[in-house]
Amino acid sequence: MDEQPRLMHAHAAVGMSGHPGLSQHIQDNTGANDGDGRKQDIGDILQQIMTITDQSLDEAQARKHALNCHRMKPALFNVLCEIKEKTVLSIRGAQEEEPPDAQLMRLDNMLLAEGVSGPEKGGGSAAAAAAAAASGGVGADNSAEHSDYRAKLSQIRQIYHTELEKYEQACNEFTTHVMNLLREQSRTRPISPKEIERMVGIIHRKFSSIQMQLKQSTCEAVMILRSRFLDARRKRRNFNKQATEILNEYFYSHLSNPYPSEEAKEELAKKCSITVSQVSNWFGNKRIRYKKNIGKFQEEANMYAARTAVSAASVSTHGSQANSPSTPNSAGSAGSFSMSNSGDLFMSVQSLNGDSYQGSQVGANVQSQVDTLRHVISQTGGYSDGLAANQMYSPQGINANGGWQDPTTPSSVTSPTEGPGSVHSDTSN
DNA sequence: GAATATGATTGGAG
DNA sequence: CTCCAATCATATTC
Repeated sequence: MDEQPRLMHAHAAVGMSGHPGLSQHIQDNTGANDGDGRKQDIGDILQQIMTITDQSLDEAQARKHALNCHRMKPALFNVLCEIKEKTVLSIRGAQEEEPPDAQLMRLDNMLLAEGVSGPEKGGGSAAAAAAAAASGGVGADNSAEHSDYRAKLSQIRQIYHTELEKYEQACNEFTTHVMNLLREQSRTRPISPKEIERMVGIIHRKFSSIQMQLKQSTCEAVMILRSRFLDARRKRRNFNKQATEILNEYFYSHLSNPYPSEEAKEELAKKCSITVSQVSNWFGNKRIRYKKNIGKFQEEANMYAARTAVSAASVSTHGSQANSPSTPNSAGSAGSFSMSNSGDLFMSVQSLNGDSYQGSQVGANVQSQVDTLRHVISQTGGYSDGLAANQMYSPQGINANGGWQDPTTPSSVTSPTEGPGSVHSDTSN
Protein backbone atom coordinates (compact mmCIF):
# COMPACT_ATOMS: atom_id res chain seq x y z
CA MET A 1 0.00 0.00 0.00
CA ASP A 2 2.84 2.34 0.69
CA GLU A 3 4.29 1.35 -2.62
CA GLN A 4 2.55 4.08 -4.47
CA PRO A 5 3.89 7.11 -2.66
CA ARG A 6 7.36 5.68 -2.86
CA LEU A 7 6.91 5.16 -6.53
CA MET A 8 5.77 8.69 -6.95
CA HIS A 9 8.73 9.90 -5.03
CA ALA A 10 11.00 7.96 -7.27
CA HIS A 11 9.31 9.42 -10.23
CA ALA A 12 9.70 12.91 -8.92
CA ALA A 13 13.32 12.26 -8.27
CA VAL A 14 13.80 11.13 -11.82
CA GLY A 15 12.10 14.26 -12.95
CA MET A 16 14.42 16.33 -10.91
CA SER A 17 17.74 14.69 -11.16
CA GLY A 18 17.25 12.14 -13.86
CA HIS A 19 16.79 14.74 -16.52
CA PRO A 20 18.42 17.84 -15.26
CA GLY A 21 18.87 18.98 -18.77
CA LEU A 22 15.19 19.36 -19.35
CA SER A 23 14.47 21.56 -16.39
CA GLN A 24 17.62 23.35 -17.05
CA HIS A 25 16.51 24.02 -20.54
CA ILE A 26 13.13 25.18 -19.40
CA GLN A 27 14.61 27.40 -16.82
CA ASP A 28 17.21 28.82 -19.10
CA ASN A 29 14.60 30.24 -21.39
CA THR A 30 13.45 32.84 -18.96
CA GLY A 31 12.38 36.23 -20.11
CA ALA A 32 12.58 35.73 -23.86
CA ASN A 33 9.56 36.30 -26.08
CA ASP A 34 5.95 35.47 -25.24
CA GLY A 35 6.20 31.90 -26.48
CA ASP A 36 9.15 31.32 -24.33
CA GLY A 37 7.32 32.76 -21.38
CA ARG A 38 4.50 30.23 -21.87
CA LYS A 39 7.01 27.44 -22.10
CA GLN A 40 8.54 28.57 -18.90
CA ASP A 41 5.09 28.64 -17.37
CA ILE A 42 4.43 25.08 -18.30
CA GLY A 43 7.83 24.08 -17.12
CA ASP A 44 7.09 25.67 -13.81
CA ILE A 45 3.81 23.92 -13.49
CA LEU A 46 5.29 20.59 -14.35
CA GLN A 47 8.08 21.11 -11.93
CA GLN A 48 5.66 21.99 -9.22
CA ILE A 49 3.61 18.92 -9.97
CA MET A 50 6.68 16.76 -9.87
CA THR A 51 7.91 18.11 -6.63
CA ILE A 52 4.56 18.16 -4.99
CA THR A 53 5.15 14.89 -3.25
CA ASP A 54 8.32 16.15 -1.68
CA GLN A 55 6.53 18.85 0.13
CA SER A 56 4.79 18.87 3.41
CA LEU A 57 1.08 18.40 3.41
CA ASP A 58 0.22 22.04 4.04
CA GLU A 59 2.70 23.20 1.53
CA ALA A 60 1.37 20.75 -1.00
CA GLN A 61 -2.19 21.78 -0.34
CA ALA A 62 -1.25 25.38 -0.91
CA ARG A 63 0.57 24.53 -4.08
CA LYS A 64 -2.31 22.38 -5.22
CA HIS A 65 -4.67 25.19 -4.67
CA ALA A 66 -2.38 27.50 -6.55
CA LEU A 67 -2.21 25.05 -9.40
CA ASN A 68 -5.94 24.66 -9.45
CA CYS A 69 -6.32 28.36 -9.77
CA HIS A 70 -3.65 28.68 -12.39
CA ARG A 71 -4.76 30.12 -15.64
CA MET A 72 -3.25 27.22 -17.55
CA LYS A 73 -5.16 24.68 -15.62
CA PRO A 74 -8.20 24.38 -17.87
CA ALA A 75 -6.02 23.90 -20.87
CA LEU A 76 -3.97 21.23 -19.20
CA PHE A 77 -7.11 19.62 -17.95
CA ASN A 78 -8.40 19.42 -21.47
CA VAL A 79 -5.22 17.78 -22.60
CA LEU A 80 -5.56 15.25 -19.85
CA CYS A 81 -9.13 14.64 -20.88
CA GLU A 82 -8.03 13.95 -24.39
CA ILE A 83 -5.37 11.52 -23.28
CA LYS A 84 -7.91 9.88 -21.06
CA GLU A 85 -10.34 9.45 -23.92
CA LYS A 86 -7.73 7.44 -25.69
CA THR A 87 -6.58 5.32 -22.80
CA VAL A 88 -9.94 4.57 -21.33
CA LEU A 89 -10.64 2.23 -24.21
CA SER A 90 -7.66 0.13 -23.47
CA ILE A 91 -8.58 0.05 -19.82
CA ARG A 92 -12.03 -1.11 -20.71
CA GLY A 93 -10.55 -3.84 -22.83
CA ALA A 94 -8.29 -4.90 -20.02
CA GLN A 95 -10.97 -5.75 -17.52
CA GLU A 96 -14.23 -7.62 -18.17
CA GLU A 97 -14.60 -11.37 -17.46
CA GLU A 98 -13.89 -12.66 -13.90
CA PRO A 99 -16.34 -15.51 -13.52
CA PRO A 100 -17.58 -16.46 -10.07
CA ASP A 101 -14.67 -18.20 -8.41
CA ALA A 102 -15.25 -21.92 -8.12
CA GLN A 103 -12.90 -22.22 -5.19
CA LEU A 104 -14.69 -19.48 -3.32
CA MET A 105 -18.01 -21.12 -4.00
CA ARG A 106 -16.71 -24.39 -2.67
CA LEU A 107 -15.49 -22.75 0.48
CA ASP A 108 -18.77 -20.95 0.90
CA ASN A 109 -20.71 -24.14 0.46
CA MET A 110 -18.59 -25.94 2.95
CA LEU A 111 -18.86 -23.21 5.53
CA LEU A 112 -22.57 -23.19 5.04
CA ALA A 113 -22.76 -26.94 5.36
CA GLU A 114 -20.68 -26.89 8.50
CA GLY A 115 -22.96 -24.26 9.93
CA VAL A 116 -20.22 -21.67 10.18
CA SER A 117 -21.56 -19.17 7.74
CA GLY A 118 -25.24 -20.04 7.97
CA PRO A 119 -27.86 -18.53 10.25
CA GLU A 120 -26.84 -18.34 13.87
CA LYS A 121 -29.36 -20.60 15.56
CA GLY A 122 -29.73 -24.16 14.46
CA GLY A 123 -27.15 -24.00 11.74
CA GLY A 124 -24.24 -25.02 13.84
CA SER A 125 -25.98 -27.53 15.97
CA ALA A 126 -27.77 -28.99 13.00
CA ALA A 127 -24.51 -29.49 11.24
CA ALA A 128 -22.99 -30.94 14.35
CA ALA A 129 -25.90 -33.31 14.68
CA ALA A 130 -25.58 -34.31 11.06
CA ALA A 131 -21.90 -34.87 11.52
CA ALA A 132 -22.62 -36.90 14.60
CA ALA A 133 -25.06 -39.02 12.68
CA ALA A 134 -22.55 -39.45 9.90
CA SER A 135 -19.89 -40.54 12.31
CA GLY A 136 -22.09 -43.45 13.22
CA GLY A 137 -21.38 -43.24 16.88
CA VAL A 138 -23.53 -45.02 19.37
CA GLY A 139 -24.70 -41.67 20.52
CA ALA A 140 -25.31 -42.10 24.19
CA ASP A 141 -21.80 -41.68 25.44
CA ASN A 142 -20.55 -38.98 23.16
CA SER A 143 -23.16 -36.31 23.63
CA ALA A 144 -20.81 -34.56 25.98
CA GLU A 145 -18.14 -34.57 23.35
CA HIS A 146 -20.61 -33.26 20.85
CA SER A 147 -21.38 -30.31 23.01
CA ASP A 148 -17.68 -29.78 23.24
CA TYR A 149 -17.53 -29.98 19.50
CA ARG A 150 -20.38 -27.54 19.15
CA ALA A 151 -18.70 -25.13 21.52
CA LYS A 152 -15.50 -25.25 19.55
CA LEU A 153 -17.41 -24.90 16.32
CA SER A 154 -19.25 -21.85 17.52
CA GLN A 155 -15.95 -20.45 18.65
CA ILE A 156 -14.64 -20.82 15.15
CA ARG A 157 -17.86 -19.41 13.88
CA GLN A 158 -17.56 -16.37 16.08
CA ILE A 159 -13.99 -15.71 15.04
CA TYR A 160 -14.98 -16.12 11.46
CA HIS A 161 -17.81 -13.65 11.75
CA THR A 162 -15.88 -11.01 13.61
CA GLU A 163 -13.04 -11.31 11.14
CA LEU A 164 -15.44 -11.15 8.26
CA GLU A 165 -17.07 -8.09 9.74
CA LYS A 166 -13.71 -6.49 10.25
CA TYR A 167 -12.78 -7.14 6.67
CA GLU A 168 -16.06 -5.77 5.44
CA GLN A 169 -15.68 -2.69 7.52
CA ALA A 170 -12.14 -2.17 6.37
CA CYS A 171 -13.23 -2.71 2.81
CA ASN A 172 -15.96 -0.11 3.12
CA GLU A 173 -13.68 2.33 4.83
CA PHE A 174 -11.04 1.90 2.25
CA THR A 175 -13.53 2.18 -0.57
CA THR A 176 -14.97 5.44 0.70
CA HIS A 177 -11.49 6.69 1.32
CA VAL A 178 -10.45 5.90 -2.22
CA MET A 179 -13.64 7.38 -3.57
CA ASN A 180 -13.06 10.58 -1.66
CA LEU A 181 -9.57 10.67 -2.94
CA LEU A 182 -10.74 10.16 -6.49
CA ARG A 183 -13.38 12.80 -6.09
CA GLU A 184 -10.78 15.12 -4.79
CA GLN A 185 -8.47 14.24 -7.64
CA SER A 186 -11.20 14.66 -10.17
CA ARG A 187 -10.71 18.36 -9.73
CA THR A 188 -7.26 18.13 -11.19
CA ARG A 189 -7.64 15.19 -13.51
CA PRO A 190 -10.58 13.76 -15.34
CA ILE A 191 -12.09 10.77 -13.62
CA SER A 192 -15.15 9.13 -15.03
CA PRO A 193 -17.73 7.40 -12.85
CA LYS A 194 -16.87 4.20 -14.66
CA GLU A 195 -13.36 4.55 -13.46
CA ILE A 196 -14.47 4.97 -9.91
CA GLU A 197 -16.66 1.97 -10.32
CA ARG A 198 -13.75 0.01 -11.63
CA MET A 199 -11.57 1.09 -8.79
CA VAL A 200 -14.22 0.03 -6.32
CA GLY A 201 -14.42 -3.28 -8.10
CA ILE A 202 -10.70 -3.76 -7.79
CA ILE A 203 -10.80 -2.95 -4.11
CA HIS A 204 -13.62 -5.36 -3.53
CA ARG A 205 -11.85 -8.08 -5.37
CA LYS A 206 -8.76 -7.52 -3.32
CA PHE A 207 -10.71 -7.69 -0.13
CA SER A 208 -12.63 -10.72 -1.22
CA SER A 209 -9.38 -12.48 -1.93
CA ILE A 210 -8.40 -11.69 1.62
CA GLN A 211 -11.76 -12.99 2.72
CA MET A 212 -11.11 -16.13 0.82
CA GLN A 213 -8.03 -16.71 2.87
CA LEU A 214 -10.11 -16.27 5.95
CA LYS A 215 -12.64 -18.72 4.64
CA GLN A 216 -9.96 -21.17 3.74
CA SER A 217 -8.35 -21.10 7.13
CA THR A 218 -11.76 -21.37 8.75
CA CYS A 219 -12.47 -24.42 6.66
CA GLU A 220 -9.19 -25.90 7.71
CA ALA A 221 -9.97 -25.23 11.33
CA VAL A 222 -13.34 -26.90 10.98
CA MET A 223 -11.78 -29.88 9.28
CA ILE A 224 -9.25 -30.26 12.04
CA LEU A 225 -11.99 -29.95 14.61
CA ARG A 226 -14.04 -32.52 12.83
CA SER A 227 -11.24 -34.95 12.54
CA ARG A 228 -10.41 -34.50 16.18
CA PHE A 229 -13.91 -34.92 17.47
CA LEU A 230 -15.78 -36.89 14.93
CA ASP A 231 -13.33 -39.08 13.16
CA ALA A 232 -14.54 -42.44 14.27
CA ARG A 233 -11.09 -43.83 13.87
CA ARG A 234 -9.70 -41.45 16.40
CA LYS A 235 -12.29 -42.22 18.99
CA ARG A 236 -12.55 -45.89 18.42
CA ARG A 237 -14.65 -47.53 21.05
CA ASN A 238 -14.84 -51.24 21.46
CA PHE A 239 -18.26 -52.63 20.95
CA ASN A 240 -19.90 -53.70 24.11
CA LYS A 241 -19.66 -57.27 25.23
CA GLN A 242 -23.10 -58.19 24.16
CA ALA A 243 -22.58 -56.88 20.66
CA THR A 244 -19.33 -58.74 20.35
CA GLU A 245 -20.98 -61.89 21.51
CA ILE A 246 -23.79 -61.57 19.04
CA LEU A 247 -21.35 -61.00 16.25
CA ASN A 248 -19.10 -63.82 17.35
CA GLU A 249 -22.03 -66.14 17.67
CA TYR A 250 -23.03 -65.40 14.15
CA PHE A 251 -19.51 -65.69 12.90
CA TYR A 252 -18.78 -69.04 14.47
CA SER A 253 -22.12 -70.47 13.66
CA HIS A 254 -21.54 -69.54 10.04
CA LEU A 255 -17.91 -70.40 10.05
CA SER A 256 -18.04 -72.17 6.76
CA ASN A 257 -19.40 -69.11 5.12
CA PRO A 258 -19.10 -66.12 7.40
CA TYR A 259 -20.58 -63.68 4.95
CA PRO A 260 -23.79 -62.30 6.31
CA SER A 261 -26.25 -61.13 3.75
CA GLU A 262 -27.39 -57.58 3.67
CA GLU A 263 -30.45 -58.45 5.68
CA ALA A 264 -28.43 -60.41 8.17
CA LYS A 265 -26.10 -57.49 8.56
CA GLU A 266 -28.98 -55.19 9.20
CA GLU A 267 -30.37 -57.59 11.71
CA LEU A 268 -27.05 -57.86 13.47
CA ALA A 269 -26.58 -54.14 13.35
CA LYS A 270 -29.92 -53.62 14.98
CA LYS A 271 -29.24 -56.20 17.65
CA CYS A 272 -25.82 -54.80 18.44
CA SER A 273 -26.92 -51.20 18.06
CA ILE A 274 -24.16 -50.49 15.61
CA THR A 275 -24.28 -49.58 11.96
CA VAL A 276 -24.39 -51.99 9.09
CA SER A 277 -21.00 -50.83 7.91
CA GLN A 278 -19.65 -51.51 11.36
CA VAL A 279 -20.98 -54.99 11.06
CA SER A 280 -19.28 -55.30 7.71
CA ASN A 281 -16.08 -53.98 9.16
CA TRP A 282 -16.31 -56.38 12.00
CA PHE A 283 -16.82 -59.35 9.76
CA GLY A 284 -14.08 -58.21 7.46
CA ASN A 285 -11.67 -57.90 10.32
CA LYS A 286 -12.84 -61.09 11.90
CA ARG A 287 -12.50 -63.16 8.78
CA ILE A 288 -9.04 -61.92 8.05
CA ARG A 289 -7.83 -62.26 11.60
CA TYR A 290 -9.40 -65.61 12.08
CA LYS A 291 -7.87 -66.89 8.90
CA LYS A 292 -4.49 -65.49 9.81
CA ASN A 293 -4.34 -67.25 13.11
CA ILE A 294 -6.89 -69.94 13.40
CA GLY A 295 -5.18 -71.45 16.37
CA LYS A 296 -5.57 -68.36 18.38
CA PHE A 297 -9.28 -68.26 17.79
CA GLN A 298 -9.83 -71.93 18.34
CA GLU A 299 -10.90 -71.66 21.90
CA GLU A 300 -13.22 -68.84 21.12
CA ALA A 301 -14.59 -70.83 18.25
CA ASN A 302 -15.24 -73.78 20.49
CA MET A 303 -16.92 -71.67 23.05
CA TYR A 304 -19.33 -70.01 20.68
CA ALA A 305 -19.93 -73.12 18.70
CA ALA A 306 -20.67 -75.02 21.82
CA ARG A 307 -23.02 -72.34 22.89
CA THR A 308 -24.94 -72.37 19.68
CA ALA A 309 -24.89 -76.10 19.63
CA VAL A 310 -26.31 -76.14 23.09
CA SER A 311 -29.06 -73.82 22.16
CA ALA A 312 -29.67 -75.90 19.12
CA ALA A 313 -29.73 -78.94 21.26
CA SER A 314 -32.24 -77.46 23.58
CA VAL A 315 -34.34 -76.50 20.63
CA SER A 316 -34.21 -79.97 19.25
CA THR A 317 -34.92 -81.58 22.55
CA HIS A 318 -37.92 -79.38 22.86
CA GLY A 319 -39.45 -81.17 19.98
CA SER A 320 -39.06 -79.48 16.66
CA GLN A 321 -35.76 -80.98 15.76
CA ALA A 322 -36.06 -79.40 12.39
CA ASN A 323 -32.33 -79.72 12.28
CA SER A 324 -30.98 -76.89 14.35
CA PRO A 325 -31.44 -73.89 12.18
CA SER A 326 -29.07 -71.87 14.21
CA THR A 327 -26.01 -73.63 12.95
CA PRO A 328 -26.84 -74.49 9.47
CA ASN A 329 -23.53 -74.02 7.80
CA SER A 330 -21.17 -75.29 10.32
CA ALA A 331 -23.14 -78.37 10.92
CA GLY A 332 -23.54 -78.90 7.28
CA SER A 333 -20.02 -78.44 6.25
CA ALA A 334 -18.76 -80.47 9.10
CA GLY A 335 -19.99 -83.45 7.28
CA SER A 336 -18.25 -82.59 4.13
CA PHE A 337 -14.71 -82.13 5.33
CA SER A 338 -12.57 -84.87 6.58
CA MET A 339 -10.65 -84.33 9.75
CA SER A 340 -7.59 -83.53 7.82
CA ASN A 341 -5.97 -80.59 9.44
CA SER A 342 -4.36 -78.99 12.36
CA GLY A 343 -3.39 -80.15 15.74
CA ASP A 344 -5.26 -77.21 17.12
CA LEU A 345 -8.32 -79.07 16.31
CA PHE A 346 -7.46 -81.94 18.55
CA MET A 347 -6.45 -79.64 21.26
CA SER A 348 -9.78 -78.04 21.15
CA VAL A 349 -11.49 -81.32 21.16
CA GLN A 350 -9.70 -82.16 24.29
CA SER A 351 -10.74 -78.99 25.89
CA LEU A 352 -14.33 -79.41 25.03
CA ASN A 353 -14.62 -82.79 26.59
CA GLY A 354 -12.31 -82.01 29.43
CA ASP A 355 -12.74 -79.47 32.14
CA SER A 356 -11.05 -76.51 30.60
CA TYR A 357 -14.29 -74.68 30.16
CA GLN A 358 -14.89 -74.34 33.83
CA GLY A 359 -14.27 -70.64 33.66
CA SER A 360 -16.63 -70.03 30.86
CA GLN A 361 -20.21 -69.16 31.60
CA VAL A 362 -21.42 -71.93 29.41
CA GLY A 363 -18.99 -74.49 30.63
CA ALA A 364 -21.31 -76.32 32.90
CA ASN A 365 -23.98 -76.15 30.38
CA VAL A 366 -21.78 -77.67 27.79
CA GLN A 367 -20.80 -80.49 30.05
CA SER A 368 -24.33 -81.26 30.94
CA GLN A 369 -25.44 -81.11 27.40
CA VAL A 370 -22.77 -83.18 25.80
CA ASP A 371 -25.07 -86.03 25.15
CA THR A 372 -27.69 -83.87 23.61
CA LEU A 373 -25.02 -82.28 21.61
CA ARG A 374 -23.88 -85.58 20.31
CA HIS A 375 -27.39 -86.41 19.51
CA VAL A 376 -27.95 -83.26 17.54
CA ILE A 377 -24.73 -83.63 15.73
CA SER A 378 -25.34 -87.17 14.84
CA GLN A 379 -28.61 -86.08 13.38
CA THR A 380 -27.25 -83.23 11.39
CA GLY A 381 -23.83 -84.43 10.42
CA GLY A 382 -23.84 -88.05 11.17
CA TYR A 383 -21.08 -88.01 13.74
CA SER A 384 -21.11 -90.55 16.45
CA ASP A 385 -18.43 -89.48 18.84
CA GLY A 386 -17.47 -86.41 20.69
CA LEU A 387 -14.28 -86.03 18.83
CA ALA A 388 -16.00 -85.76 15.56
CA ALA A 389 -18.62 -83.59 17.05
CA ASN A 390 -16.10 -81.03 17.89
CA GLN A 391 -14.88 -81.02 14.40
CA MET A 392 -17.67 -78.83 13.39
CA TYR A 393 -16.06 -75.93 15.12
CA SER A 394 -12.88 -76.35 13.27
CA PRO A 395 -11.79 -74.24 10.38
CA GLN A 396 -12.82 -76.64 7.72
CA GLY A 397 -14.58 -73.92 5.89
CA ILE A 398 -11.33 -72.46 4.79
CA ASN A 399 -9.89 -73.93 1.70
CA ALA A 400 -6.32 -74.40 0.73
CA ASN A 401 -6.07 -70.98 -0.80
CA GLY A 402 -7.02 -69.35 2.39
CA GLY A 403 -10.42 -68.40 1.13
CA TRP A 404 -13.66 -69.58 2.53
CA GLN A 405 -15.37 -72.50 0.91
CA ASP A 406 -18.11 -71.51 -1.38
CA PRO A 407 -21.29 -72.33 0.41
CA THR A 408 -22.94 -73.47 -2.75
CA THR A 409 -20.42 -76.11 -3.57
CA PRO A 410 -21.74 -79.60 -3.37
CA SER A 411 -19.43 -80.41 -0.53
CA SER A 412 -21.24 -77.95 1.60
CA VAL A 413 -24.54 -78.75 3.00
CA THR A 414 -27.39 -77.75 0.85
CA SER A 415 -30.61 -77.12 2.55
CA PRO A 416 -30.27 -74.99 5.63
CA THR A 417 -27.70 -72.73 4.16
CA GLU A 418 -30.07 -70.52 2.25
CA GLY A 419 -28.19 -67.32 2.69
CA PRO A 420 -25.92 -67.36 5.64
CA GLY A 421 -28.25 -64.86 7.00
CA SER A 422 -30.99 -64.46 9.26
CA VAL A 423 -31.87 -67.91 10.37
CA HIS A 424 -29.82 -67.59 13.43
CA SER A 425 -30.86 -64.10 14.09
CA ASP A 426 -34.43 -65.03 13.61
CA THR A 427 -34.27 -67.66 16.24
CA SER A 428 -33.27 -65.24 18.89
CA ASN A 429 -35.78 -62.68 17.89
C1' DG B 1 4.85 -48.33 28.92
C1' DA B 2 5.17 -52.19 25.81
C1' DA B 3 2.32 -55.71 23.87
C1' DT B 4 -1.77 -56.95 22.23
C1' DA B 5 -6.62 -56.33 20.77
C1' DT B 6 -9.76 -54.08 17.97
C1' DG B 7 -12.51 -50.95 15.08
C1' DA B 8 -11.76 -48.06 11.04
C1' DT B 9 -9.59 -46.69 6.75
C1' DT B 10 -7.28 -47.27 2.44
C1' DG B 11 -6.12 -49.16 -1.91
C1' DG B 12 -6.41 -52.76 -5.12
C1' DA B 13 -8.93 -56.70 -7.29
C1' DG B 14 -12.92 -58.58 -9.15
C1' DC C 1 -20.27 -52.22 -5.10
C1' DT C 2 -17.96 -56.09 -1.82
C1' DC C 3 -14.05 -58.26 -0.24
C1' DC C 4 -9.20 -58.76 1.12
C1' DA C 5 -4.96 -57.23 2.95
C1' DA C 6 -2.30 -53.96 5.03
C1' DT C 7 -2.24 -50.35 7.95
C1' DC C 8 -3.59 -46.78 11.24
C1' DA C 9 -5.08 -45.16 15.65
C1' DT C 10 -6.97 -46.02 19.71
C1' DA C 11 -8.29 -49.20 23.74
C1' DT C 12 -7.15 -52.63 26.78
C1' DT C 13 -4.20 -55.75 29.11
C1' DC C 14 -0.30 -57.08 31.45
